Amino acid sequence: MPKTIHAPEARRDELVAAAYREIATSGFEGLRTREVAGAVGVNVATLHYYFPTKEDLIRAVVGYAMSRFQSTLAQQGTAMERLRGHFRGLRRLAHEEPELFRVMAELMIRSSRDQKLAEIIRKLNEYWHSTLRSLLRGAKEERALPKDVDPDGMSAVIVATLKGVYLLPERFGPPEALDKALRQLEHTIGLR
Amino acid sequence: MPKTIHAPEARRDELVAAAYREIATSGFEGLRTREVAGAVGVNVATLHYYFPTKEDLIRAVVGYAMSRFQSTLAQQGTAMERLRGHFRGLRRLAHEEPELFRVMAELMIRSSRDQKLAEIIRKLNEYWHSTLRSLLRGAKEERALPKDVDPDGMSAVIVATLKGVYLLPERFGPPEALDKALRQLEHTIGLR
DNA sequence: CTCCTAATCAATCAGATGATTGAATCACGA
DNA sequence: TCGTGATTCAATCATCTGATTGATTAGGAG
Repeated sequence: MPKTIHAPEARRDELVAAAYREIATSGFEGLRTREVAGAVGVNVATLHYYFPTKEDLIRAVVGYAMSRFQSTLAQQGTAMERLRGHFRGLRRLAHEEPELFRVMAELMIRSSRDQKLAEIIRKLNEYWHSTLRSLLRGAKEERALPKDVDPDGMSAVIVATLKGVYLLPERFGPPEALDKALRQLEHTIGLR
Repeated sequence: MPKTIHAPEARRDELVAAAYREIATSGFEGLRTREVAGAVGVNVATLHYYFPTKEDLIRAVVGYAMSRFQSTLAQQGTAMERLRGHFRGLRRLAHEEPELFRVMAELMIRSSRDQKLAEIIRKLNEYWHSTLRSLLRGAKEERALPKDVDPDGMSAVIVATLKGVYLLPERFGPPEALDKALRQLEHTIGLR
C-alpha cells in the first residue's frame, strides 16, 4: 500500500538520513533499526527491504557522511587563499552541520573494529594530508610561509589539530578552546 | 562457593579491569555484562552483586582509566624539562598501554551523551590546559620559547593535536603521521 | 481486465541482554 | 558447634533487537 508515489531512491535516502541523525544523537551504541524506520514513519520490514542488514544501512550512512566533506577544499586561488578557504570551510561546516562531526567521530572510532570502514577513512586521511602538503609547499614558494616549516610535518600537525578540535571538542562551557587553538594554528602557518 | 579467598576489593578490581579491556577492544557498542563476568570466570549475578547496574560498572571503569593519566605530568625540573617529560610520558604510555587511548577515545565520544561523564572529562581537560599554559609561560621566562607564542593559544593547539594524534590515529599503515606531527609540534614550541 | 512487480505492513521468530531471585557455600566469631 | 554475614551460582524474567514471513496494495504492461 504505497501511500505516496516517491521519486526513485527517495525512501532509501530518507532512511539513510534518519540513521545518520540517530548516530549523531545516540552513537552506534544507540542505533536501532526500529527507531530509524519509525523516524521515517515506516515499518521495520520496509527498512530491511532496502537494506538487507543493519551493516548495509551503516555503509550507506558512511558514504552519505563522507560526501559532505568534499566542499571544504576549494579549488581556486593561490595556495594561501586555498588554505584560508579550507579553514573557513571547516568553520562553516561545523556551524551549519555540527552533527556531521559527531558522526565522523563515531566513524573514526569504529574504524578500529571495522576493516572496510578503516580503509575508507585511511583514503580520506591520505587525500587530506597530500592536499595540505602540496598547499603548504605552494605557500612556501609564494614566500608566504616561514622557511623552517616542514610541509610534511606541518600537514600532519594541522590534520591532527583539526581532528582534535572538531571531533573531540569540550562539550561544556563556551567553545573558547576551539577558537584559541584555530587562531594559534593559523598564526603559526602565517594565515593571520 | 568462593573458590579462593580474595583480598577485599580484588574481585571488584578484576571486574573493572575486564570491563576496561572489553571497552578497549569492542567499544561501548560491544560491552556486555555477561562477557565481562565470563572473562573473570564468574557468574553475571556476581557482577551485579558488586555493580548493581551496568552504569555503575562503567563509572568504575572511568575512574580506573582516568587514574592512569596522572603520571605524564612529572613534577620536577625547569618548565622546558617538564614539557619534554610530558611528551615523553605520553609516548611511553601510548607504547605500553595502547588500550588506554582507545578507552579514552570512547569516553570522550560518550561524554556528549552522558552529563556526568562530560563533567569529569571537562575537569581533566581544564587541568591539562592550565598545566600546559603555566609550563609555556615558564618556558617563555626561561627564554626558551619564541616571544610570539601565546601560551593560551599554544596550549590549546597542543591539547588538540595530542588528542588528534593519540585518540584518532590512522590505524593502518605505519604510525608515520603520529611521529611527523609530534616532531613538528615539538619543533614549533622549541623542544627540538 | 488481467497479470506482474515494487513497496509496504502486521505478526512473529530466535537469540541476546540487563537484571532478579532464592538457594547454596564458606570463613569466622561466639 | 552454631549462627551470621559475605559471596557466589543456577535458573529465570521481561524486554529488546535484528531479521523473516506471508499477505496486501498500487501502478503499469499487454
